[in-house]
Amino acid sequence: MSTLVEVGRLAGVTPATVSNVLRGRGRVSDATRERVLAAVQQLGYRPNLNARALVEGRPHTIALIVSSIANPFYPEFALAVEKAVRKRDYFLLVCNTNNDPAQEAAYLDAVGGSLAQGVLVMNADFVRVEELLALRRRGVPVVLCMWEKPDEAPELPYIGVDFHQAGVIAAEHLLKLGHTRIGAVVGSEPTGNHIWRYRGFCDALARAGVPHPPEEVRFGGDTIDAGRNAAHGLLAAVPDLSAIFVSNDLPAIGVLQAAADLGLEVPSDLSVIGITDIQLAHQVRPALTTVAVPSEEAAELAVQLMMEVIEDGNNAVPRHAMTSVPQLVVRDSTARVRRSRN
Amino acid sequence: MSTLVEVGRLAGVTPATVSNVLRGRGRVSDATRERVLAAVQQLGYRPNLNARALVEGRPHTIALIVSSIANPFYPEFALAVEKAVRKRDYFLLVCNTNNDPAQEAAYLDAVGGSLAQGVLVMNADFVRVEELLALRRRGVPVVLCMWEKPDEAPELPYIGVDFHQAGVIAAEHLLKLGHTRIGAVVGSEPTGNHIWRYRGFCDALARAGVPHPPEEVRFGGDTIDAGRNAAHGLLAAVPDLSAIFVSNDLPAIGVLQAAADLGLEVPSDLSVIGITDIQLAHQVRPALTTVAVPSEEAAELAVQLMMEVIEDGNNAVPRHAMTSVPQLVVRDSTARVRRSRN
DNA sequence: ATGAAAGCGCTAACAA
DNA sequence: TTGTTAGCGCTTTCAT
Repeated sequence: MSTLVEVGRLAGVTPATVSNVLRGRGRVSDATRERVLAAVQQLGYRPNLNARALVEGRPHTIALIVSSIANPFYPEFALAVEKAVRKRDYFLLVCNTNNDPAQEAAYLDAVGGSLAQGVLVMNADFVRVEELLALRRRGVPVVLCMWEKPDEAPELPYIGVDFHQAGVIAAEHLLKLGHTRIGAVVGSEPTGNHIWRYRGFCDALARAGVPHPPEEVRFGGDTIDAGRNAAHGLLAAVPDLSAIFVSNDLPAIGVLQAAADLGLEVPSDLSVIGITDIQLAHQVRPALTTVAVPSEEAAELAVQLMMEVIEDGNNAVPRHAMTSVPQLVVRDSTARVRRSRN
Repeated sequence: MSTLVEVGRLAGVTPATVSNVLRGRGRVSDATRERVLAAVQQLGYRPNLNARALVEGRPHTIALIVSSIANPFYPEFALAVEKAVRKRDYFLLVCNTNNDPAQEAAYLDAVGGSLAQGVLVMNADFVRVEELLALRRRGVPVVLCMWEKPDEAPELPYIGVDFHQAGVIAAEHLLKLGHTRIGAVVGSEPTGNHIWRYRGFCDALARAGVPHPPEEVRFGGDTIDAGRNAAHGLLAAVPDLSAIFVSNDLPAIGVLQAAADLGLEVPSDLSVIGITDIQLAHQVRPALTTVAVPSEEAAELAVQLMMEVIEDGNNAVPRHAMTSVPQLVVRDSTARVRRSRN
């Protein structure tokens, strides 16, 4: 690992000149530039990014805090974030908290303000906004990716996604197919993250005059297994459902499995629709109809917002941005309702 | 962002003492320690990890280079690596090269030696060992995770996995079920990464005296789509296969889909077996029988090896370690052969 | 038990 | 056009 000084010595100049050559700042004669470049080449010199970060007061690194890589959506999103970050010549530090608050705290402590210049936080039920506010107060730029509760807007910059509308879109697709007995499987607690998706669904049903009694919804976790279990319970209690709205793709896939377990054909016996459009959605059979969330766009917007916050010194009023509206993606898990399946 | 100096000023001591308190080095009186800790608390002080890295000559960060997050195995592996790294109090910098050599080079340049103390490289067909050797020559510790070509051992530290044996195990499972017409779908080119898996398969068949003519194998990409296409071609050419060996889970899932496309029941009409045991393997229907690769162990070993390389100053003879042997995981995609399906 | 001083590798004034 | 100087925040001898 050679240093600027060594390069300078070899080229017969001072480190400052080498720095100027490398950064393209200041005026340097062509002859000097070439000698310097040759020396860099010869020594295989690479700048020490730590030293640079130290003197510049900030590293060219952004951290992304995700709660779990087990949920396949997060890697997909992380990839999108990484692209957006690289585009701006930053590096991405991926911090997996593994759903462990202690882990999360440890990361925030360590990463905020020194290892990374700012922290992007993926939404999740357990995000403790308090901690993030404290981090922000310490001067660390924080941006929430994909906030989905319009009624609880946090005092932090965030990217909003209209999940209420996603719920509406899903419900309207089912209604348009003639379904009137539609159950719901929600991948969070009733007060949890997915509540607005469910509200959108309920609102659309109400608007259409289609009843949706409380026994036709199940709340649970955001996993395939939870979705399968919920669907088993739901279908046992209300066997004549012709369609199930699911608040996320992962539990929707669980619902697909439950249908298979029960010998129900999807979509002829039962239609299933999810939200998000993760890769798995078109890899399972039958391929899942879903409402695609613009996650690439959300990633790009989040990074863009982060850059703005950084520019503005992190003191400006917290701002936010909305992604474009989610889009229906029709695949093979939904179909026109049949007269009756008994 | 407060500094050591500020903490010291508040506590009425010099930065050196604060450092001693925080790092638990040197002797400090209890009274002083408490005052310092109180000041730290009051200011919300967090050490600047860049400065620390600079003075210590190396950051507490390890980089992981992966080629693509599109392949779901990589995030799973990245998670395991992250755990192993965190256990040793390091941070993980995830670098996704997106299968782009330029990206990879950019990462290696930037990360090696300053942003990260060492570089873990996930295996892939395109890993250009030359670049990595150059990096190592520049003094950057490099460890290859999961090397699978025993005949082309690189001049770099690596973790080996016996994929030949994985192929053997898969083949023997099929043979034990009575299959004698077994096709193969390989998720790489004939000279590519998966070749030893296929050799293992072939060796086991040969040993059992079961013929495997060249027209019963298809080579292709390591994706679901490639697997499906390969299976379509294979089953069109050789319709009376009763089982297909696939060199990886992702294309194996594609084979499952091809079977569904053709109206073949798995496993009654056709048995399918993969290798790796990614999460998807038990999420698809029918759940995939596969040979599980000890990837958590590989991650742990890779990080451990990295630590050793770091300790030994990166100059010692490249060493390597092998994971334990892959294990058969029987699920629902394999069954005893039927007499005949026509 | 604590302080003083030097320096990690780099950048950014300012001088020459 | 190039060199000099100072300093980013921290750790680490070596004194006291």
